[in-house]
Amino acid sequence: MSNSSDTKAKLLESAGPIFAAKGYSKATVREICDSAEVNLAAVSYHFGDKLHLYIATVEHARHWIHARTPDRVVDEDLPAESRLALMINTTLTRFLGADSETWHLKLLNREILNPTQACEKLIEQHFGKRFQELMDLIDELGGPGLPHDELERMAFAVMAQCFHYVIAGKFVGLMTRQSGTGTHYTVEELTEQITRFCLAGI
Amino acid sequence: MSNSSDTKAKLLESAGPIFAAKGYSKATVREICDSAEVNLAAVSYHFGDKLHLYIATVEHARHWIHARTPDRVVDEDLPAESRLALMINTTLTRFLGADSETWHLKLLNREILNPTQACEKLIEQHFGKRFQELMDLIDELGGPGLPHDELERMAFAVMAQCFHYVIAGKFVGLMTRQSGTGTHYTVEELTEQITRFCLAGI
DNA sequence: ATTCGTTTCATACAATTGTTTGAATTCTCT
DNA sequence: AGAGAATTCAAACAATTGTATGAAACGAAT
Repeated sequence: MSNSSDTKAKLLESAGPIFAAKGYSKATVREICDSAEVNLAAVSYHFGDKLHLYIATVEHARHWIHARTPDRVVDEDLPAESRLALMINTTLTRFLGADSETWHLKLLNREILNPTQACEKLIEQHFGKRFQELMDLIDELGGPGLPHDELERMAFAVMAQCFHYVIAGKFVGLMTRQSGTGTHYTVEELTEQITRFCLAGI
Repeated sequence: MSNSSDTKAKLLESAGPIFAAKGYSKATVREICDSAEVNLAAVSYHFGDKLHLYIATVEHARHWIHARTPDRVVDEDLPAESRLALMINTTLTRFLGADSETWHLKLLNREILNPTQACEKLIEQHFGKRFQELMDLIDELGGPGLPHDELERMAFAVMAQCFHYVIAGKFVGLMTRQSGTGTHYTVEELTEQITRFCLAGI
């Protein structure tokens, strides 16, 4: 065994940022091995092939994120409005906050945009739970009697706001650049804006 | 000149679906030429290289879409609310309407999601203008005195709603599948929903 | 029909890619 | 220290890719 775990760890740490930055197919095994200061054949030896290195890397990222920003336990006594704001803030922070520059999150973002075999199920599980929480919250906010599909659409409307800046980030950047304003939105600004917007809509 | 425009057209028509389905880098020149029943060197000869074939293809797609669902000439006398609804409806129709299954639209979606050099031209020629219209409309709706960056954010909020079902299509699919409801939204439903939501927000 | 510019074609080239190989090295255990 | 397993290494392999080349086919004008 000896040194093996060391090389393996170095590979994972080096593969992460590269996969996150360039995606699976554009990242090359050579580049990863160079960055890890490891022989080219190490990928084959330790992970079998490039694909399984990628899967292992996504796994690694998921663990890191999960340990790093656990789901908040919200106080049930807070008014629903505040809980919505908290939920929006948490989501935005996850995706646009300080950690958003780490490769771990970038890799997960990439997977949301373009789900692959590797972590489709993981994403589905994580977001499915949070989506249900969101719908419950809207149900509470909108009073009883809202039909299910109405709830669903409203939840999507909220999600749409949060994801937009992540998903269409580059696009938004191009637009604002053209419109002259080099605006860069902060998480707090966006939280306030989106919460107000969504509350009005519900 | 003779036959040249024929080969060029065949290439554009064949490159479209392939680029739309697999993206720029995964689509190969050989595959495109095979599909077009055209010699491999035709790309070099008619377009210079693969990149310029791609850019021409995106251009082609934009023209097709534009000719297919032209911008509506809105009656200036209509109340601003109705004009917003019309604008939202046009956008949604473009992206989710009958044409949404054609490669033209899929290609544009791909460009919005993952902008390349071709996207800049796209924004320049189309989206920039429509975004400005949207901001003007919101300015009118919200009364005078709204600062520019506030306007911009609100315009993005509207756009976010429209784009969400396109951009995160796969994702939304996963969510609704998991939540049990196989709901498929119609353009009319969404128009009404989004317009109401946005008007409240503004 | 001949000529000349345009277009098509089969083939080759150079670069990049993931993966394999077999020898060399290092580590572990007695 | 020495045998045997585990790991690393440089080099090569096979496949794929975008692009270039030079000859052949073609079309239109004289």
